[in-house]
Amino acid sequence: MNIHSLFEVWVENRQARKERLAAERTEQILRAATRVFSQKDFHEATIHDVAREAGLADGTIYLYFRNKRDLLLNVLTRPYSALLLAALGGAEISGEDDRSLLADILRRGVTMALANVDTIRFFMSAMQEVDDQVRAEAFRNLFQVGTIFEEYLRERIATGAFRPCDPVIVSRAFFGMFMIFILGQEVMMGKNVAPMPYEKVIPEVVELFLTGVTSPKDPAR
Amino acid sequence: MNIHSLFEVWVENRQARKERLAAERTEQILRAATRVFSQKDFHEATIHDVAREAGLADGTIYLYFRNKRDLLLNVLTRPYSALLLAALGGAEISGEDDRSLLADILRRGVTMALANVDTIRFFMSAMQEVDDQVRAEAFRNLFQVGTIFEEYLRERIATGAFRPCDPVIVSRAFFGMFMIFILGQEVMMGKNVAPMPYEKVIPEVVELFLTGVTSPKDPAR
Amino acid sequence: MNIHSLFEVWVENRQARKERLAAERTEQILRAATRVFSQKDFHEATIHDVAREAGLADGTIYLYFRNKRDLLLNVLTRPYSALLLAALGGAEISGEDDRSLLADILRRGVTMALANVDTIRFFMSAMQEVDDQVRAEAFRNLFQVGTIFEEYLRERIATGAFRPCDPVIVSRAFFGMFMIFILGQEVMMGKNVAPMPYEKVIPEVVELFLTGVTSPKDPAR
Amino acid sequence: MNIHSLFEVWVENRQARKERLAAERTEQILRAATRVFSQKDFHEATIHDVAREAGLADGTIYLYFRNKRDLLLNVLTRPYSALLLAALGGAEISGEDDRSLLADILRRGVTMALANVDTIRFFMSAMQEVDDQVRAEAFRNLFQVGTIFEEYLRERIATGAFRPCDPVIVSRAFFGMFMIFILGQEVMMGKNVAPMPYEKVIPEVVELFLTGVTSPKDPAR
DNA sequence: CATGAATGAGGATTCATTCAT
DNA sequence: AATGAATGAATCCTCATTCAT
Repeated sequence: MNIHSLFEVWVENRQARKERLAAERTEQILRAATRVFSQKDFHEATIHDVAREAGLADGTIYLYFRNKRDLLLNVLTRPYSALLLAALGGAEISGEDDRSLLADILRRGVTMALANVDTIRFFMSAMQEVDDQVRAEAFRNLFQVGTIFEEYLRERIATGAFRPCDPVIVSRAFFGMFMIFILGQEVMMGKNVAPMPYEKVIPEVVELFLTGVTSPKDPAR
Repeated sequence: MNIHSLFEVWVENRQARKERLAAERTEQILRAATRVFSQKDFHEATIHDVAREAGLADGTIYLYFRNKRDLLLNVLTRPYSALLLAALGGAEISGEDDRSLLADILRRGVTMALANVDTIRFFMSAMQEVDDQVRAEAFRNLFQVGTIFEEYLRERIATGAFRPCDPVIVSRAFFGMFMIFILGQEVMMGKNVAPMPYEKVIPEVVELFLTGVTSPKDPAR
Repeated sequence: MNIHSLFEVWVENRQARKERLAAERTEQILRAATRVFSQKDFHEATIHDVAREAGLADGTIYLYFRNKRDLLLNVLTRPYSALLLAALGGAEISGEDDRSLLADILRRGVTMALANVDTIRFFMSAMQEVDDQVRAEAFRNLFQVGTIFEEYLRERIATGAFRPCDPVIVSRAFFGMFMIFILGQEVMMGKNVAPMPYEKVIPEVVELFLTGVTSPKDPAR
Repeated sequence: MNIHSLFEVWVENRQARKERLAAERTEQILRAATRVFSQKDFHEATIHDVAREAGLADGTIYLYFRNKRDLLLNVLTRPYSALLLAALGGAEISGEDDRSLLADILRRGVTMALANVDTIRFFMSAMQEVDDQVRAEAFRNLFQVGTIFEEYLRERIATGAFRPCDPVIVSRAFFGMFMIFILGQEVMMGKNVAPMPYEKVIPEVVELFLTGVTSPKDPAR
């Protein structure tokens, strides 16, 4: 290795180091912004709030984001699905019988949702601020999580355990059955309302999902 | 009837008339505010916008609402359920077999939702702005609509057509199965994404609700 | 005069009064802005400065002008020629012999210029800020003053006292001969330089204008 | 020559080299600043603009100039007269008859002015920014050019071709006669106004300068 | 010497709210 | 009761300047 290639390595390192630092700052700001935006509405949160939360000066934000809106867009289109999956605890779907499995998934979902009510609220309110494209991008990220469940459905249908149905629709419907309680009880009503306890909700939802409402004895079946 | 009581009647009329006019003005402003807030975000909509939409001067708004936030609160806690029910076209639940009936309800729901995407978005984003109490009040208004469906469930369970289950939970779950598509496809993603067509979604959801996913041949059943 | 026409008069008065008040405010702000812009550079003068000078709140400025630049444009395109003419003391051009008359005009011009050095500086520096159109408009206002002098030239040419020449060009050239001293000595150099005294400059300029530099004895004449 | 003196020479060279490099950097920055300031107004031009134009980093500017204002001062007090003279093409004043000579000077002046409208505008607007002293210094540099013309006047007066007059005043007046058209038509009005064509202006100005406006037949002469 | 990331003071502008008419 | 002109607090963003590398 001669002096020239050493120099090149050094240049590369400098360059790489710079990029790494910039990426870290960006990440640092995004984390702070997510925290701030989760607590105050976008319009009520000030750049100063974000800067303070990030431990930076106001002006520094603008070295990494064109403006406040741009910052919001970047917060919204971060790969949340990864975070969600992580939060869902790997969410490996396997093993147990369907009833336990589905209940397990829902229980993890509830836990995660409860821990992130602020963020969910932020997402919902921020949607208003941005254009269709960003909204779609953000939402696609979220729906990503659903694909794992679709896979599970496909397998169960293939083995004949589940009847033929559209896995995408059914997967989302399952998600909806559960999400309505999160939205209604946690995101919307807060602590002011006696909610349905999840120990009751989860079995009902699982049963509904597996067997529907129709009575087994129903001749129309 | 002497002159005194005539005077009293007149006073009463004056009083009543005054109150009626005030109520009308209040209603006029609330309607305007709802329209404006549905199109712009709360923070982007100005009092001036609302006043213009209502055909009044800026200052007049403050004769009927303490401040901008108070106006929002009143918009949010208007009896929306009445409007929803009206929009659902009476939503008398009766007659047909369950499959057609449920599909019919969903179809009406889709129609109404599509016609009010702006308002739904407004509701979602406004939730962030207000405190738990107002949020709860607003949401209770919405859930009100659900009671009709709960009633229907109770009847079907009583007749033995549906298996025993918690009507409140199941009612909401049904609502959620459907609402997730409205939220995902209309409110969030806008026109940027090829959505699941509702002609496909509705039968799947109805079937899921009635019979679940489990294969009829499944021995575990 | 019946009650209806009385009402109409009243409405007109209200309307007219409002417009008069608005015009007065506009004028008040323009005066303040002219003063402020004459002392600080456009970019150094703040809206707050202008508002304070006008005895108004910052926000009030924006009720009458779209933004700071718009304020500048309006200051620049005010009918300055009227002010100039007034300042030139009517500038009726008549009576005396040409030498005295021209000297008189120049003397008045010097007086006015000395009293308005700040404004002249402001004009020169502001020109940079605005687009061609506004600049042209502003300058046309100034050149307006020149037309009176052009008229005088035409008359003198007609009587044969002056030789045939283009009155517009010669008028401007005369203005330039004098203005260069104002610009150089007052606007640019300020009090740091021993200037040519105007008692010497004026006769020289008048003589140059009337007879040129060529020696009367020059045979080439 | 021993090793010590060799070292001293080397040190001197180092020193000299350093100074030369510093002077070059200074010059490089001044050139860049002149270009930038000619296109944007002083307040609209940023240090970053200048640095980019000079191919340097922002911070580097501050190694050679105390601050932005200091940079402006140095731009303004560069020896522009040298540049102007160069641009005037040597401007050797000789040979031809007076009419052709003066017309020639004016034609060169027009050409130069047209090529430097941006710079002239910059000068005019920058004058507002700086104190009397700098302004005087800058203007003295410009008037420097006039001395050549004064010399020419003195010679012609001495030969009796021109009548006795103050060469400084007359020189400046001549400059003013011409400059007013440059200022009015190029610097101020831009392309929005039908200007006096210079082919007409120049002969008129020359004639005015040489013979004045008075009719040769005027008995009052 | 040179760099350019970080700083934070400063200013244009908006808009909820008040109050004299 | 209704008006809308006036207010001024609040906030986004720019950019001259500094300083660690």
